[in-house]
Amino acid sequence: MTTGTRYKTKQRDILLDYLRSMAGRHVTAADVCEHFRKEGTSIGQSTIYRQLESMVDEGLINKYILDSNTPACFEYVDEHDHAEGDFCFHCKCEKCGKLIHMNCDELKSIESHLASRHGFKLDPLRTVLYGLCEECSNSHIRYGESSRSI
Amino acid sequence: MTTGTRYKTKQRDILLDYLRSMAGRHVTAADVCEHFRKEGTSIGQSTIYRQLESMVDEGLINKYILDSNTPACFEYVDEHDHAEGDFCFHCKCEKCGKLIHMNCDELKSIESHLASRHGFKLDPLRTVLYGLCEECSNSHIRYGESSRSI
DNA sequence: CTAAGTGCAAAATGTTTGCATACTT
DNA sequence: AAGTATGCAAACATTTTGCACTTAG
Repeated sequence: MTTGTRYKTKQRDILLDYLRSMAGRHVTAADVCEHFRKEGTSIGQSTIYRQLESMVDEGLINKYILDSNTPACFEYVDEHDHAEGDFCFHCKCEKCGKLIHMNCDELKSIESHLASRHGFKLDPLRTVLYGLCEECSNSHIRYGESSRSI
Repeated sequence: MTTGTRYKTKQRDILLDYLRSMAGRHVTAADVCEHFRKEGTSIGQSTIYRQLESMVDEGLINKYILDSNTPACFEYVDEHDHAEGDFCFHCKCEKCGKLIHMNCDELKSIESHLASRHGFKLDPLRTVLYGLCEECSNSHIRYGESSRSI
């Protein structure tokens, strides 16, 4: 995956600032482009795509892929979530988009299972579990009314 | 859900047979096209895409969206697995990008925990756990010397 | 000075759609 | 007969890439 020394560039800083200012909200690459276009700040879209991907690799932001042919969403990851050894992870509601910050010991059991049985070292910080939150699963409104259901 | 009366067509049957024969394995729309092209069976790709989407809506197959610009994968849902949902999920190596397809009961414990304690209805189909695969975690090559939090 | 990032425009990718035809019920 | 499904080709939208240029360390 993309690694290498990361240079501190004006574009990267501006982009990260913006993402931080939007913490908790979903932003698509197109949204970002649009935002900077409106602001008069000129950043090439290839830079935006490349930086977003880097930041995902670095764990600075999360990437959500909601459906094919739907642009990926990005979201700033708050620092307090980054505490070391903390087994917090996130649950994301597929319907309302709410992000729920959880600290759940169950994850530890998965973690050790994956490690012992599959040799896979889980990175809980990057873990996002999708599903329906309490309110949304109780509501009778259909999710994905148009066509697909994923 | 896009439902409507579904006609039984030759193409649909052939496609479903093929998917069934590939049960447990991931198949992309392109794989399907390729398969039929090789076999000499002529089915239009739009038909394939449309039927796959319908079958997802009907719950006959699962759709996995793994990354943007990566083709969606489909997988036949076996009836017995289908009973309480198929608990297969994916682990993705942060380093080499390898995708590991797992069928792990541990996920069930998380699932019920989330449901009972947080009212969160997990959607395992969308679950991707990040971490390091066996080979990569054994290798001495440094991963992400930049600024990873792990 | 060197490796990395930028930006443009062009390409690539996976998926969807318009429409005339053919098939199912 | 009425309503769907098919298949082709063209359209789409998002994301990636080639390349010359600029910038950071």
